[in-house]
Amino acid sequence: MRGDDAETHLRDAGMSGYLTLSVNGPFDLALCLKVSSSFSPEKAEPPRTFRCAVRIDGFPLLMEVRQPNKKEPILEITGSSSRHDKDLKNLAHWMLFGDLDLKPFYRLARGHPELSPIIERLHGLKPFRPPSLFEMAVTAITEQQISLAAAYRIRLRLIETFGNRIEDLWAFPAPERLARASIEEIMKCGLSYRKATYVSGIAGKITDGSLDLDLLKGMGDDDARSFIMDLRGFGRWSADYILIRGLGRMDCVPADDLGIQTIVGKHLGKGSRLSSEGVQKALGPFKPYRGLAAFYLLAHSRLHTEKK
DNA sequence: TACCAGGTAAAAA
DNA sequence: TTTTTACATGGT
Repeated sequence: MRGDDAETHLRDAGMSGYLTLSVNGPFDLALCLKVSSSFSPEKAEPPRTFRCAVRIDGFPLLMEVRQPNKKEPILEITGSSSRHDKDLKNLAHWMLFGDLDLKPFYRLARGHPELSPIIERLHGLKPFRPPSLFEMAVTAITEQQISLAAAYRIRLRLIETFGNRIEDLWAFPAPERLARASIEEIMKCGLSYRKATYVSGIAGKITDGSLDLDLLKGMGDDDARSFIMDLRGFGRWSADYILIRGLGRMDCVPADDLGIQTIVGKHLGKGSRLSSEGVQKALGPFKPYRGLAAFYLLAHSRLHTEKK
């Protein structure tokens, strides 16, 4: 689908080598990191570089991405192994939304009384995509019904029990690892019996080859949504959540989402929480960037609201 | 201490 | 067919 449009330069063989990746500008990595860490219950300072333990061909490795000049959408990528340079670069491109062009969204939102000041303050902001759709799917399950903070703690236990440690980070568990874990072991991380069976089920299907979540990347929004909803444990909310966060479909919004209903109501409604239909209607003017518009509202509220 | 938090499938009506 | 219910943890 996406070509190898950016030039790769391996500046140096070995440890000090890095790859360069040109992404669609405007892009402000420091701002993205700031917003990303504002969504985490941890109250640490935002990191200065993007660091993530990822898995390539099942092999865990550390990815580090820097943006030397905030005005230039050119990134430097380092991996803990140079064996998979090409894949590492493709993955960084995926995770950091190298293909996303914010300019049409900015043109659409410019002049809007609520969005206009927000896009100015958040110029160059893109979300991050998780490294794999399996991780995204499990994340969606953990976040069903309970608070994000509770889900975060549960996910941490899953990762520390079944994942792979690289330096100070953890690569998310491979599907094969969760597939061979017992329901009881998964439940020990804090998932309900039902949720543990959902996680086990999807991990098992991926492991035995009967499910390939990467097929979603080639589907239209509606087909992808139906595909996800056919999986046990994934309803409408989870499907839309995976579409916007995991696949980066910028027009998708989980309109049943409590957080979305609140934030959209606050900025585009009368101040109070909206219904699912109300959310769709209020975001209408931002089509085909309704999900991105909602993300900007959320990011703005996280960044510019006091954390107690 | 209760109650709610970025839902879902299964049971009951 | 539509409406209720059980469920996990963490913050307030």
